Parts: sequence; structure tokens; C-alpha cells
Amino acid sequence: MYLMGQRDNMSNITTDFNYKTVEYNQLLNDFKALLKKNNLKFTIQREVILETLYNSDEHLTPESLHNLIQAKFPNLNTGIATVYRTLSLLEESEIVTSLSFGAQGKKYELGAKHHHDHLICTSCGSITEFVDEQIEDRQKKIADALGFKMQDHSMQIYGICKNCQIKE
Amino acid sequence: MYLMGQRDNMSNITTDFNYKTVEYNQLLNDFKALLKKNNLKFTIQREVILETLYNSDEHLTPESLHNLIQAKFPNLNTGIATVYRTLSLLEESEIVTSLSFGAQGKKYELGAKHHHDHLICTSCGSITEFVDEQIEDRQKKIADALGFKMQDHSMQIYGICKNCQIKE
DNA sequence: GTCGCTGCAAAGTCTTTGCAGAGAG
DNA sequence: CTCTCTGCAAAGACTTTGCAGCGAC
Repeated sequence: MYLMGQRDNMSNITTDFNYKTVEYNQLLNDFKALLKKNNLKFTIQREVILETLYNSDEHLTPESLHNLIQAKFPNLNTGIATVYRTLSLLEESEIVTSLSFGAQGKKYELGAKHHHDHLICTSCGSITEFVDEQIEDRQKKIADALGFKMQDHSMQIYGICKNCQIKE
Repeated sequence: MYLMGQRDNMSNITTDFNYKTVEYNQLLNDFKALLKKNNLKFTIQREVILETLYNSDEHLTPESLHNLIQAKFPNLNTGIATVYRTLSLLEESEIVTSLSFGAQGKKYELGAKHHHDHLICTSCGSITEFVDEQIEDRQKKIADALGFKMQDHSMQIYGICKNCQIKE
């Protein structure tokens, strides 16, 4: 099992621990191509949303994403509705994936990274990512054994994270 | 890894394949004891909700649970608010567990069966349950390694089930 | 220019809450 | 009797949609 590294938050420069497998420019180009293919338009709002997702290590709710954008680009005055609309578009295009964890609402993350699973703190809501080859292998075998043609899978472990255990 | 059997839908009589580890009467008694312990009252609505959950193999939404109850006990005129309140109570007491699948809303199932994971057919929506000890072990180890106090976990494998593959 | 996109506000979902009367203990 | 529960309806939280003007192409 290995923990995903942290990526450099300040720029697109990769670090030794960078887990993003896609450069921002490539991602952006893919997105533009997708838009063109579907006769959709490339707008500044759409770019800002993609960029903000890319530059965040967090799993963002539509609301927190909107807040980040408002803070960084106050002049754009981006509406929450546009954030929702763009997230749906990105999810449909499999550029982002969503997680519905415990309570209510979804969180989104870029899907362009490595596949990974999630450890979710039920106290503070923080999400830690990990990948475990043994589990990945096992999942394939189980699907095979049941005659199931596996397309995707997701795993979540819920509990109390280190920090919250200390606080209690 | 082993597949969970199917239970008899018509009565509380167990079959060879029954996977419920708890008899309804025992479940009911536990629930009554829990209520008493917390100075809560045992009402007909609460019983009907528990019973309906017990007698359903489906993963139920609050709404579908409410519909089932309305259909079976129209005279009770159970309110949806009571269903929500009781589900929260049951979840808090770890008698039921909730799943947040894809879209929106939660689905509930009795937690009194064995723990299990889910294979979900993206074509017909059917859900197959399974348990794999290797994965269970691994999950514990991962949580431990990350200083995480594990409370629960869930795993879903998405794909096309045998039947749907044949149809295609 | 055209036609899709955006912000806004209104409308939809799903869930929770306040309240007054009903009912369990 | 007391104090919790319940159904109802209203309120909340989150998300989607209609619309008129804006902006990408």
C-alpha cells in the first residue's frame, strides 16, 4: 500500500511526490477538444473552474469550489449555478469524479490522476487517498469469479483521523 | 470470498441460504432494549419500519420505505418525517447502515446481517453482495498504518453482470 | 450575427424541524 | 399523568432551471 504524495500547490511544476499524471496544459487541451466536439463554448468560467480543481488537493464541494473562485477571481463574479453546470459537464465527460460521502452533498476531484481509494474522517470530513495493489488485484478476481465484467470500483474507509483522535 | 445467499422473502422462516444472522424477534428485542435504555418509546411506527426493513432484500430509500409502509399499513398513515427520524435513530444505533450510491439520496439496509460489499450492475442496477476476507484484512491494515481509527467501510464494484452480458 | 453561456432568482428535491395533539409507559 | 412521538406543514440545505442579456466563435 502506498500513500499518494502531495503536489506542489503553487504552480504547475511537478515535484518528486507529484501524483498528477496529466499536465495542466494537456488537461486544458483535452477539455477544449471535448467542448469543440460537442459544439460547446470555451468560456473563462469553465477554464477557471477546471484550473481551480486542478490546483486543489482537496476534494471540493460545489460550494467550496465556488468560494475559492470568488476569492481568487472576484471580478468574474461566477455564479454557483455555473459551477454546478460545469461540474456536471466535467463529470459526464469523466474529467472529474464525484464522491458522496456520509452526510449530504457531493465532493468532486479531478479524475485525471491515478485511480485511488479514500479514507474519510467522519469527524472532520477530511479525505486521505491511498492505493493498495492487493485490494486492486482481489477486486479483479472477485469480479471474474462472479462472471462480472468490471468497469470501475470505489472503496471508502470511514473512521476518525489521527488529528481528530488527538482533539478528542 | 463467498457469495451471500438469498433469503426467503415470504416469511421469517429461514432457509438454507438465509444470510440473516439475526432472527426478527431477536432484532426486535434488541431494538426494544435500546429504546428502553435511552428512555425512548416503542411505537407501532417504529416497529413497522424495522419490520419492513427486515422483510426487504432491497436497499431502500426513505421514500421507497415509506411507500412500502403506506401500501402495507394504510391505516397507520405513517408520515415520511417519522421514517426519516426512525432511520436516523436506527443508523445511530448501528441497526441499519446507509449507502450513498451515485446520484442523490441515501439507501438504507439492515446492518444486522453480515458485513458485505456490493457488486453493482451498471446496466440493470442489480446489486450482488459479497464478502472477501483478504480485502477485509487489508482494509484494517491500511487504516492502522495511517493512524486512522476505522469505524466502517464500503466497497462497490461497478460493471456488467452475467445476465446483462448475455443479453447484449 | 448566431447560438450557447452566464448570473440571477425562482423552483425543485430531499431532509429536518416546530408544534399541538396523540399515545406509550 | 408525564413526557416522548407523530403527522403536518413550514423551513432548510442543496441543486436545477427559466430567462434575458452577454460573449465566444
